[in-house]
Amino acid sequence: MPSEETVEVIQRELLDWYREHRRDLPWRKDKDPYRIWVSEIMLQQTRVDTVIPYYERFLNQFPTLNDLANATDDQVIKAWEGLGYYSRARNLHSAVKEVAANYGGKVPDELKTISKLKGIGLYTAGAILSIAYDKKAPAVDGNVMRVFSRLFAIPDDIARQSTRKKMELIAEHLIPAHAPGDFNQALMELGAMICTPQSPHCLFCPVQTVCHAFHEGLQDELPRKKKAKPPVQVNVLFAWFLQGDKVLIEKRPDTGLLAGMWALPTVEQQAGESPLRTMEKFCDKKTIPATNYIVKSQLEHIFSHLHWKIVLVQAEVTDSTFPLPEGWEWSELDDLHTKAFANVYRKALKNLL
DNA sequence: AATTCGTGGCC
DNA sequence: TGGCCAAGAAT
Repeated sequence: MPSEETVEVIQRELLDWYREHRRDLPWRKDKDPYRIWVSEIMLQQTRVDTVIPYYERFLNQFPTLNDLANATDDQVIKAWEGLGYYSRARNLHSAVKEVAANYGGKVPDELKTISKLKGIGLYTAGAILSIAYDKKAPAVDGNVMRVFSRLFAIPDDIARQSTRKKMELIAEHLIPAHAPGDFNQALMELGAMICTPQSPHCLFCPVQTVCHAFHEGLQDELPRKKKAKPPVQVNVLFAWFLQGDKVLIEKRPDTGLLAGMWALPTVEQQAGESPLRTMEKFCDKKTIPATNYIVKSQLEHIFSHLHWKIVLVQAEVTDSTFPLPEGWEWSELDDLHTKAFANVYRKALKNLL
């Protein structure tokens, strides 16, 4: 642990720097716990510039916690369309309804309580408690781990959970009781603007004088991080089942990949199997009366852990009165824009419409 | 502990 | 251009 003297230098320099240089971000206009909460969920694994327009629209559509609690699932997921990690939206909606129903609409201000809400882990709990309620709670995200890794020359792999635990102990030790919210945000802001992953701007760093990595020239070697595995390749088929100006769409299950989003009927295809044969078996299994199969186009989409090689196959449904598979619906072509589709399906639709 | 969850921007 | 990364949580 750093000495008391070092702790004081870090606190003072970081707070002074933050109060001078902090970005004017839309979630920094007030300390409404609900607004802070929404911003923290959106910012998980997502860049500030990407979040800003979503945040503005979302808060415009759901200005208060009760507005969100009273919204439908479809409204919420549509507001999240394109932002990714869609379970965040479902968990947020669920948790907000829980707060409205069981906490009188007031976001809990205790770690033990707020941590029970869906989608709120230790980081998000600490961020909300410190920023909205001025509570001394650690909020260790990727920025903070990178900053600590360099500041104290910690060689541990920041991809490991045990490393985050270590960092949280350090954060507890560093956070000043008089400004926990600003200090936590200062650490993150430093990571975002100065102590960046590549080529950190050490010459402008407010804590350069006490930075272990800088003095040893290790800023480009730290933090250490295990490389992610490459995405697994999977061949999938998107079905474009037309009848007149209607098309079949499928609501994905509320867990797993693209949870709760609308999709084109999707099936994995075996290696070496032709798209038309896959389509034939798919229709047979789902007892879909369709004919005139045509391969329309092919595309690829890379998720974090999956690499989809996609074939788009069109077919004409000959009898629209057949029993629909669970979760399937007919949609007017003109209504597709009102449904929430993940980007991979938006890309496909662009090729088809 | 290691995986699973999206997407877009950057060099 | 493709690998890397971004205010993580759930399982």
